[in-house]
Amino acid sequence: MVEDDKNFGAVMRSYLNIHDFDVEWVDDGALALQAFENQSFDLCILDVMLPHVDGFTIAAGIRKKDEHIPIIFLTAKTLKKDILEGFRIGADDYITKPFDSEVLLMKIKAILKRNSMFNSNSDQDEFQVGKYLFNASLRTISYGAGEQKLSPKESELLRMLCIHMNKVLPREEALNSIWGEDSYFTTRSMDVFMSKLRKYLKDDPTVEIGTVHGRGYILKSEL
Amino acid sequence: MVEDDKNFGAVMRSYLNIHDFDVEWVDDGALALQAFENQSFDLCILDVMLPHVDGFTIAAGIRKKDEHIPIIFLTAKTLKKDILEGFRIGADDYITKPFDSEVLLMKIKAILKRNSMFNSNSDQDEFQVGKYLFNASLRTISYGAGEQKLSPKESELLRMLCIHMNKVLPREEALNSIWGEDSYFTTRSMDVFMSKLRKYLKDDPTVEIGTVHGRGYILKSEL
DNA sequence: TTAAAAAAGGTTAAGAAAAGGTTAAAGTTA
DNA sequence: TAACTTTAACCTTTTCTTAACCTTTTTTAA
Repeated sequence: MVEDDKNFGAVMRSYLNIHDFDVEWVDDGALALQAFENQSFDLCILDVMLPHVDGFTIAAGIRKKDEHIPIIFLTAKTLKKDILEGFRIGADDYITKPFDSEVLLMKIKAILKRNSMFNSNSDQDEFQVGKYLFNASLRTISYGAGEQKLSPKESELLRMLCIHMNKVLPREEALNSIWGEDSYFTTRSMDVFMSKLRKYLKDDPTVEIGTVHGRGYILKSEL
Repeated sequence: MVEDDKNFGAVMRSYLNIHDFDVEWVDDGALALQAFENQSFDLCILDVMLPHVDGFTIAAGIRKKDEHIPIIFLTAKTLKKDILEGFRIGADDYITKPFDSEVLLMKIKAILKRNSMFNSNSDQDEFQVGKYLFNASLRTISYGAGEQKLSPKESELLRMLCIHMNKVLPREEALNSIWGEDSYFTTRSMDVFMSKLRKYLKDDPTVEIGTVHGRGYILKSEL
C-alpha cells in the first residue's frame, strides 16, 4: 500500500490486518517501486497524489515489471479523466474516497480470487495421480500399502508435472525453475530424472509421462 | 446482459456493440439461466431487480455452473447490504446506477484481461477442423479414438492454416514465419510438409487443403 | 490458337542431425 | 557413509532437408 496520509494509512493497515492480510505500507512515491522490487506482493493499493512520484507513475513502473499483479487505485481524485487514466495504465479497480471499507475488502477478495486462478496450485502439495498419491512436501508416492520415497529433485519435477497435469510442461520452465539454468548438462540431467519418474509411475497404466519432442513433457492421467 | 429496462438495455447493447462486444440481452430473470446454458459467454452483466427471478439468484445459478466466468452487477440498488451480498455470491464488480459508461467499459476490459490470463494458460491453441480436433500445444490431431502426433513444423504449419481458415495462407507468410526465409529449398521443404498434412487430414472428405497456384494454400472446412 | 517450354507444386524415400531414453560410473552433499 | 546429482556412454526415435521423379499450371512463341 502506498499512502501518504499517516492517519488514514495506519487505519487501513490495521483494518486489513484484522482481515488476515499482511500489509507493507510505504508513504512516499519514491520508495514504492524500490519496495516492490525488494519484496513479493499479491496486490498493490495505490494512492494517486503522493510526494515525489505520483501513483500513476508507480503503477506504470509496476506494470513494466509484473504484468499480472493486481493494482487498485484508492484516491480522492474523482475526475473521470483520472479514473480512465488509472484503468488505461492497467489497474484492476479505481476506488474513490470516501469509500466503504467492507466493500473495498470484498473487491480485494474478488480480485485476488480471480488472480489466484492464474497462480493457483502453486503451493499445493498433495496430488492424486492415477492410483498414486503424491505428497510433495513429504516427498513420497504412496500406492495402496507401498510407499516410494523421492529425492528433492525428483519430487520437485513431479510436482511441476502435477501442476501442469494434462498440459505440456516446457523443458525450459522446469529447468529454469529447478536447476536455475538451461544448458546441455542440466538438460541431460533432467532426462535422467524423467526416466526415474517413469519407473516410479509404471505400475498404473492409466498414468503416463509423455514427451512432446522439442518442447517438453506432459503428465497424462484421466482421474 | 440481463436488464429489464427496455430503453436502458437497448442503449447499453448498442454502446457495447460500438466497442466491439457481442451482446446477448435477456429482459426476464426467468430466461437468464436458460440463455446461459444454451450459449457460450465471456462475461455477465446483471441487473438485480428483475421480473420473476432476481439478479442475485441468477448469479448464484451461474456460479454453480461456471465458477470462473466474470459477473458484474449493474443496478440501482445502492444499499451496502446489497453490495456485500453481490460480492458474497461471487461477483467481480458491483456498479451502481447512475454510472459512467466509459468507466464501465474500462472495468469490463480490466476484468476480461485478468480472466484471459487464466484461459490462455489452460487450453488455448485448439482448433476444430472438420471432425478432427487439433491441439497445437500438444501437437496432436485427434479424431474419435485415434491420435496422430505432429512434428513442430507440421504443427506450426497447420496452426497457421487454421488461423487463416477458409482464407489463403500466402506461401511467403508461412515460410518467413516458420522457416525464417523464403528460398528454393525452404519452399520445397514446405511442399513436403503440406503433403504430410494432407495425409493426416485425408479421412474427412469435408476437409481439404487446397492450392492457390503461385500464391499459397487454403484450409477449407465447412463447419 | 495451340504446342512446347518453363515454372510450380506433389510425393516418396534416403540420410544426416538433433533430441531424448537408459544405464552406470563418478562426483557431491548431508 | 549413504543419499543424491551429474556426467558419460551408448542407444533409439524424431525431425528436417535434400534429391529424384512425377503431375499440373502457366507462359511463351510459332
